[in-house]
Amino acid sequence: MNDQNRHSDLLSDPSSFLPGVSIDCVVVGFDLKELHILLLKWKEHDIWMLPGGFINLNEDMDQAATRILEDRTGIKLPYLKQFHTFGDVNRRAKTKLPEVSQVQGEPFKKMIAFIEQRFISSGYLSLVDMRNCAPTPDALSDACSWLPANQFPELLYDHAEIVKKAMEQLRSRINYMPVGISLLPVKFTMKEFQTLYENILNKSLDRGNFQKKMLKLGFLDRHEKQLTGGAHKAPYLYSFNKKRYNELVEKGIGYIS
Amino acid sequence: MNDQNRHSDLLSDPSSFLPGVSIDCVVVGFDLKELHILLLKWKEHDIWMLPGGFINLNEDMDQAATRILEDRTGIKLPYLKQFHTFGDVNRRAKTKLPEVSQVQGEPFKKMIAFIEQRFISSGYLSLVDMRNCAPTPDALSDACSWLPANQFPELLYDHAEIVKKAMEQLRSRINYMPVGISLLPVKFTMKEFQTLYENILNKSLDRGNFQKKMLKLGFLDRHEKQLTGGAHKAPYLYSFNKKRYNELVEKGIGYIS
DNA sequence: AAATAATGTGTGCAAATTACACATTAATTT
DNA sequence: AAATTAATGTGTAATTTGCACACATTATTT
Repeated sequence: MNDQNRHSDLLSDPSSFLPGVSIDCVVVGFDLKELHILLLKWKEHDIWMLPGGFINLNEDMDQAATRILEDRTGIKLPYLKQFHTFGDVNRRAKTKLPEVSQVQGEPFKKMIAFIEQRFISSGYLSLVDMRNCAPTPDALSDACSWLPANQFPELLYDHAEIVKKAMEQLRSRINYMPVGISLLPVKFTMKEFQTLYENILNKSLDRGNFQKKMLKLGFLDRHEKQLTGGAHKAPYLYSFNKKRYNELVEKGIGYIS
Repeated sequence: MNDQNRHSDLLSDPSSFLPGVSIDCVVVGFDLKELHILLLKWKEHDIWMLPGGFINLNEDMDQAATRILEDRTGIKLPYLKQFHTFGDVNRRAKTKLPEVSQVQGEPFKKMIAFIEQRFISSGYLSLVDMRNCAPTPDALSDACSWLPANQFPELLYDHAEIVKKAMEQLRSRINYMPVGISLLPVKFTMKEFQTLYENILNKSLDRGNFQKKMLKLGFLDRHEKQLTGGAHKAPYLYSFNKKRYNELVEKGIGYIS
């Protein structure tokens, strides 16, 4: 899908959507230093939110999540997994609502009536290499930006809670998710790999033990050293043996530290 | 709530429900021998299904799950936890549909129109001591019965898939769920406790190691021996120190075998 | 050429896992 | 009533894993 074909659900006829259900995507990225979350800024409002949308009547929920993410951010085909469905009556009252009721135009009115119903929302967790994708805002948004995962502005509705649950999921299921292959560039140093784990688990790990453990698991290929001008000894570069890595992730990679 | 106040969603006005969303409960029980699933049999049809229902507009999803389970089976206050939301377009086409369209009466017609829409369904996993609860069918069902978890009849829609996912969840999260206190009677033998774990994990465990591990964790109180007429040496009876057990389940009980 | 600061690897101890063997007990058998 | 038997309760030793730290290596800096 090219950029011209992207369109937000919010400009569609609401009668084509499954009522009562939305999808919100928590897209986690890594810049080799810290974790980030991909957020949209509501056009002409100072309101940040997760990229979300609705499910077409002829569309599987998992398909919808993939499409919504692309429609709203331009990001395609990352790792994407449902992690929880949020269904409290007052989940949309937990932070301020945007004042959309002033919007003009008949199609908009219809859509707003649809939106103002009660919704439950399924959260999808997505992992992508930040430096290898270019998020772009959709027609409804001013900005589509990576913000640090442990320091972001107040979010719409219960989106902060959704992010929190996603990060807990990531931490507790780290051994069953392809975190390395999804969040790192093709070639990376062992230190970068370790920093990723430290950010997800939110604790520091022993360098030597981490290295030995990962090498012993046998899913890393070592390349020639990087020559670029860092001070002192240059580290090896590694990449994933995708087949072996995915096999291990299926069964669960052993505990780290 | 007494039995008189129980009523099925299917006899209610559908306009009071969140459209497009249902809840299905996978209730797991244990009879000290093997795991069972609680199933309802559609009145006058040979169709078995999970106890399910709809969410009232003024009701949290978790509340709805608790209410639905009681309405449809009479079972109250078990451990209940959302584990996945099923959203494929064709999820209801995966097995035969009941022929409900012949039903007479105006309120029923309205309800049937509501039901025949597309639905997504949130699965809730519930654990209860089979011998300490008496499931009773609701007005729409002939039977509310415990059937063996690894050998049950063809189920409505995608309910077999929902059960499968629930059992996987139970297996992979066994250390984070109160399986013992939920599925065993107040007093039980170590062999019964071990049999429960073996059924959930679907593998045999070393008897000696299981016993030592569980005793070392310090959440079991030992009582006088049972005197009832089993052959040979009678085992000790144990019960849970609920406070200590729940603390450990929060953090995750260590791996078994 | 020496110092430095990073990466790469090895060692030793403690704890957990695992596979057994042995001890104890009470109903059954002779 | 003593021996047998079949169940539960407990101990031990070998192995693996987790963990903390020390040492080795290498390329840049001084």
